[in-house]
Amino acid sequence: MSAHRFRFAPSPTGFLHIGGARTALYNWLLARQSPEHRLVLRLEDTDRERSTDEAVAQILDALEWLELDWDEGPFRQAERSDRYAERLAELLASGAAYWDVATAEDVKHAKQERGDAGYRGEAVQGGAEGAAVRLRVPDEGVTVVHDVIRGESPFEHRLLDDFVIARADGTPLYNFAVAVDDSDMGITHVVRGEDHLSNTPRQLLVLGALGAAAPIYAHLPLLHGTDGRPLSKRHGAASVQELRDAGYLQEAVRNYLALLGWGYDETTTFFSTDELIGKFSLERVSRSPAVFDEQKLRWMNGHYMRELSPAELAERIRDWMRRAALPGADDPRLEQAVAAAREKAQTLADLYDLIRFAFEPLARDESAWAKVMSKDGAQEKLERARDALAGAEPFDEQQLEMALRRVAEDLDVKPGALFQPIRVAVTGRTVSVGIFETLALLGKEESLGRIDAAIAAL
RNA sequence: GCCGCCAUCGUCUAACGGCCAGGACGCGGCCCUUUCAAGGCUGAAAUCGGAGUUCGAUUCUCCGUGGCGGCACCA
Repeated sequence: MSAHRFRFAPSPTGFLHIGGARTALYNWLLARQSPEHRLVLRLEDTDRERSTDEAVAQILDALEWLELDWDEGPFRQAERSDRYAERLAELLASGAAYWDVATAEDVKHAKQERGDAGYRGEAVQGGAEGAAVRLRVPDEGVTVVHDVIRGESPFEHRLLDDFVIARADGTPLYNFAVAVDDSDMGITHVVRGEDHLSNTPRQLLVLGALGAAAPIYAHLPLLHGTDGRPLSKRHGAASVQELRDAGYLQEAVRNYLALLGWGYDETTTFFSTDELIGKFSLERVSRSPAVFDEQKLRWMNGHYMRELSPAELAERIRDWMRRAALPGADDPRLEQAVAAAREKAQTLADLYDLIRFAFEPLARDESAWAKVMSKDGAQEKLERARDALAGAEPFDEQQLEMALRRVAEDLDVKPGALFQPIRVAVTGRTVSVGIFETLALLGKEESLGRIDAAIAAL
């Protein structure tokens, strides 16, 4: 396989959009399919407002979390101004581009007179007041975008404006800068969002004027929220940083993102990274927009959590807890707690919610208390359980199960009827990990203390 | 307004022009059970509309409709 060069070009807003993450992932998978291939990271950061160093750092941090590395870069557009000026001068000298004083208003009026045809300006001397540089678009012919995913899309030249490629002060505009970079960096494949499809003929025109070869293009379908609108804050998580904070595992996010717009066969849902690299292909990417479904991501995340050993999972949640500054990250019981709760959680946040009773002061859920403690015999059950627990030695799951089941028999009640009040007494809620694990985690002293407090509060 | 892209269960998707349109999430039911889950079994659920090509169309062509994107001295 010959060497290809892919590129990923996020806009550093400090916010790695889920769609952008998927684009990065696809480029990364393609680049990793051959040791000869290279992935170039190019940052679109000439917008100084949004592209602070901190914003750039956040994008890089998000990519690192997803474990998407690159071979060259990051190249910042803002640092390549000399190169753009050089190429611009060439186009001006050859007549492929020209200075024009027309404003947006002027262009609008001119177009009204010409019907639907594109705007054509009048060249003036360079440096004229308010003049910007436009690329000369031929009146005849078409530019055809060849897209791996979509086939051919023709764009008639007569309908395209002579578009601005550099501002009055000579600074380059996106469609020009990106073409210069793709050419300089030897990019062979441009894989990006479908929102760029209409920009492609402009970039192709610049590339042609520069005498550069066109890369192979692939435009991915866009991502939407459940209401069919473009993904945004309103839909919950919209960035990979938010996904990380919500307690998703990197491998689950990666697997889910890969499947948003791509499918391998009739039945396969789970892919390891190596399988993804081996099986991914642009030809199988879907053409229609996909809806980001956090429900399915949650399900998939639960699957990945259960695939980790308790020790590995404890390591993951430890990092997550530290990031969120939650108590218990260094508690020796963490792994034991994780082992008891892993079947019940879909995210690290869920998992923490199930084990927090062991690391935080008791927080009573009043509705749970009212519902369970008002039942007949709650007090007797708690007292009998307390006595049985006091005699349990060692205070481990086996002993606790034997002791409590015996109490249930003596009381002639179903085990669940005995366990619920104990659960509420020691965790404050009706839902928790198994009752024996819960008590063992808490230890004899804390368990008895909490049960005593509950009896006293009845 | 102009240009372009897209169209299979609610959602993600699968189906050399040819088996009851398959799988997954979610939803319903059953089993298991210590609450909640997880797990197993199971049910309902889709080819946007209209022409055309063809023995045969989810698949190819055209029209319509709808959704989205682009038309900046933003990226």
